[in-house]
Amino acid sequence: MSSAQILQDYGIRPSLTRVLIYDYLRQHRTHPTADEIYSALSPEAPTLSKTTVYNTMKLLSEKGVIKTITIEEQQARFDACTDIHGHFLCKDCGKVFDFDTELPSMKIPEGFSPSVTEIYCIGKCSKCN
Amino acid sequence: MSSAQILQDYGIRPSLTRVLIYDYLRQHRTHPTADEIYSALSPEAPTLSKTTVYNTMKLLSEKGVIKTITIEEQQARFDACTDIHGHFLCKDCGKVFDFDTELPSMKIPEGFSPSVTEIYCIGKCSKCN
DNA sequence: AATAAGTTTGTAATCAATACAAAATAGAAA
DNA sequence: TTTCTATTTTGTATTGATTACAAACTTATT
Repeated sequence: MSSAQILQDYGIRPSLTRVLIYDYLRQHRTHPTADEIYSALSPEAPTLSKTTVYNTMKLLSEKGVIKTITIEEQQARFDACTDIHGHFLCKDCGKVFDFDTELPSMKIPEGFSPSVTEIYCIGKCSKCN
Repeated sequence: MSSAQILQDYGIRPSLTRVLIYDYLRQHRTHPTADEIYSALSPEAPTLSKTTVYNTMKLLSEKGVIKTITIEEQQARFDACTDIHGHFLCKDCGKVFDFDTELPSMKIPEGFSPSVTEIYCIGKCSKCN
C-alpha cells in the first residue's frame, strides 16, 4: 500500500514532506535517527528542516504508524515496521538489528492499558563477536 | 546480602560513595533518574557530585549489578532489581511500574550474544485511566 | 479573492550526559 | 610513618539531541 494511503488510514494528512519521510523510513530498515533521515533527504529536499523531521517522527509515532526505539540513551531511532519483533543493539558497532520473537505472556496489572510493547537486547553482533 | 558484598562479588570496589548510591537504589524501587538519586542523597552527602552519580550508574550498569532503563527518550532511569521483569511507563503521569513477565522465546540470530534483555510497555496506568 | 487552519522552517533555548583535569582518597612499598 | 602510585571523587565546561517558539508558507474553506 502507498505511504500516503497508510498515513491517511491513521488520520494523518499525507503532505509531501510527511510522505517523503515516511517513505524513506519504509524503504530503509536501518532504524535511522532523526539526524540520519534529515541528512539522507536533504539533497532531494533542500529546504527540509530538522525540526520538521522531529515533528513528523513524533506525530507518526503518536499515531502508531511507526515505532520509536529508545534502546540507546543518546538518541532515538525509528522503525516503520510495527509488527511484533525485537531489536538488538550491538554495543560495539552501534547497529540495531531486528530479530523474530513472540510476545511474552505479560501480567499487566489491572487497569493498566499498554499501547506500545517493546522487546530489546543489548550485546554483541556476529561481526563484532 | 549487604550492598558492599554484592559490589565486591561483581568486581567493584565498594567505596563509601558507591555503597551509598547502590544502597539507595536497592531501597527505593521507584526507578529514579541520576538527578533524583543525586537530590535524594545530597543532604546526607553534601559533597556528592552529580558526575559521581553518573559515573557510578555507568559502572554498576556495565558490570551488571543494576539495569539501565531507557524507556523514556529524555533521561535514563535505574533499577537495582535485575531479575526478569517488565517496565510499564505511563505516558500521563510519567511513572514507571514493574510487572511480571516471562522471557519471550526470542530467535536471536546466529553469532549474536545478548547480555541484557528488556521488556517494556508504554500506555496508561490505572490511576490515569 | 479573503480568511482560516494546518504545515514547515530557522533560531534559540533546554537539559541530560560526558570530557577533562584537578583534588582527594586509598593502597602498596620501603 | 613517609613516599609513591593507582583509584575515586569532584567541579566546570562542553556536547549534542530534542524542544519551544514564532514567522513564513501552504492548503482548504467560505
